[in-house]
Amino acid sequence: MARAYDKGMVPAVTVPRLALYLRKLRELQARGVRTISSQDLADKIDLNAAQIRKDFSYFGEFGVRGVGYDVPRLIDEIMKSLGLNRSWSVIIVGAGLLGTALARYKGFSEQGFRLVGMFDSSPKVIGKSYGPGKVRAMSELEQFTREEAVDIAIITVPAHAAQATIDRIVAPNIGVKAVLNFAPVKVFAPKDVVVRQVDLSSELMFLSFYLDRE
Amino acid sequence: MARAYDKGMVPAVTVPRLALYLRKLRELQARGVRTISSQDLADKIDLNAAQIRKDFSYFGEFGVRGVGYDVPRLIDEIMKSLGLNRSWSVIIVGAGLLGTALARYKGFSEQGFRLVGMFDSSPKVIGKSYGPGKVRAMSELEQFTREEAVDIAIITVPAHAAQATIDRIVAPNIGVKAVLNFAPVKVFAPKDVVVRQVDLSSELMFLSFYLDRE
DNA sequence: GAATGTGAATTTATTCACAGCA
DNA sequence: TGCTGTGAATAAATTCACATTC
Repeated sequence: MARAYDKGMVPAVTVPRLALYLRKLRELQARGVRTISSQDLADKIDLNAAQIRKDFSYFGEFGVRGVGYDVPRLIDEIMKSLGLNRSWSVIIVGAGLLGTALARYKGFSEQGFRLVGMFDSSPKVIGKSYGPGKVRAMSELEQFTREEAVDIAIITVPAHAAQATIDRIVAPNIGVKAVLNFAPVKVFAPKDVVVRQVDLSSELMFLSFYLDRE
Repeated sequence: MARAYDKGMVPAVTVPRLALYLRKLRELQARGVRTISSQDLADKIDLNAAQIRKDFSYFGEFGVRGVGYDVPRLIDEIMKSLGLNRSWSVIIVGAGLLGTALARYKGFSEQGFRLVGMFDSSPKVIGKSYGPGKVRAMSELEQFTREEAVDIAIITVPAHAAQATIDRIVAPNIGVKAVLNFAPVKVFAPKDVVVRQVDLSSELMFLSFYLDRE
């Protein structure tokens, strides 16, 4: 499944850009565009063309000089590069407002992220179903992961519970290796676990900073 | 309201870190910590101490040599730097799953972001209330902004509608100057409008990339 | 002729390392 | 002595510019 190049050589900032390219390329493909140059793509997403070519170059040589990139081929290559040519199983821990909204969000399953379960410690929500996610008790987590491999955990618990939840999720008997944390705290995890933080109030503060000029 | 330094001199990457420092400092303050050194703070959030000191240095000299930083003072300075010593009015455009979940989310109002309205074009949701946000028809947007100044728009409409929605929101008669876009498309706005993109499926793809090693 | 792929140059961000102050 | 504030050094990311290929 892994590819020939070394992932460690790919700058971390390149990865979200690949997702951006992928989206635009799919849109182009849907409109019947078969070939695109780095310059045309750059114009469409307001980026430098050399940036795009360099980003691709970490993964191989996908283009044709004098011509450009074949759109379907490029989509396929980016999907392979991002590990999207397979399905990943996801659990959501925390069935509050955000967790349940995410459970019913279509965008994830469209990209091959399969929600296999939800967990919460509150009896009020245990047993309820949100989209494909039936809420189980936190106490069932270990048993559940013995029967179903879980690749990714989305954490939507309150801030004060986030670190303890993550400690539990990444414990060897559960073995989750990737965490998307929506709790507004910086969390720690072992080096072999990828953690990505989404922080909504931090995003608003970013806007506030740039709004606050005279 | 604006401060003495030039915002253009502050690296964009510093701004989200300020939000991070702020959160940790508030937690420390709640635990009764009065003073902290850059090194202690760095240890707590897994960052380099010089990074923290340099970030602060863009805004002034808040520390005391040989001692460290006074926690309440530093909180106050960061809040001023981020423009959080005032309240910002926010509208949510798109009353779907995510929009309604955000409307009821407490974290925003705690930071001084005041939800003043929600808008949607679907008759199914117009008139409903979610937390502090009553959903109005999109057609009322112009009238509404004539009566109530709106600083920030959170966009939670479907991807295909995002650019048109943003074009409307930033039009001179509405005058929104900051946009937090949850729609999974890169959107364009005039240079004087700050746009911040939150892309959930891109975050999952990031995890997928690092998961996909042998 | 046109557009890729990539070393080199540049710009931006991080970290070092230390002078200077409490 | 201890820790800040910051120039200088380093590292990382972006952009240029051009040789190379179709």
